[in-house]
Amino acid sequence: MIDAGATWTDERVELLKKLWSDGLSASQIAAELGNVTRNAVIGKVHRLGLSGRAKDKVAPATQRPRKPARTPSAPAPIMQAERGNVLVAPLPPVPMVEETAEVPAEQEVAIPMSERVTIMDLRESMCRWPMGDPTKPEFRFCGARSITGLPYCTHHARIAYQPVADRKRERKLARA
DNA sequence: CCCTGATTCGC
DNA sequence: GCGAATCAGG
Repeated sequence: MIDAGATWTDERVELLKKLWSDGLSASQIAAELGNVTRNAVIGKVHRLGLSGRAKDKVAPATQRPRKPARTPSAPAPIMQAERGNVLVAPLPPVPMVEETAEVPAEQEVAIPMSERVTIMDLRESMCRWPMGDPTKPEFRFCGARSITGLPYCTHHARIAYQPVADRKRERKLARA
């Protein structure tokens, strides 16, 4: 196995930059990339020096009293076995075309590595994008973090909702 | 409770 | 350099 994506390769960094400038949240980006947490994404974003893409709010002057950092009271035993696994994304040439008026339709820009959960593990906030044959026991759902109010993660939502690319997160707008 | 980015600091 | 833990805020 070369690398399941646990490191910041050029491709991943570029995708990170793209998604970040696209206005996606850190957790969403993390979900798209796979194998990383939103913290990792945020940390990387800061290190890359591209934080605060446009607007920056949050405590104007709330001084951080510097906490005792972490509390090592707990030996921090296990660090979670593993998530779903390593399934490298095919990653085709993908010239990264600008989407003008025509919708690529079947075009999938980046194949994220999802958690791929069974119906049993599927939670409310998980992407319900079906993967595989529903009649087979191997059937899974994407399982990535879904957009609040929608049944899919950002990646699959783009595919599911082609028209009017007012892609932005409509949280309560999802209700009638 | 859900989420957001920001920061610190052990590794 | 990396990212978990923690924070402050919406």
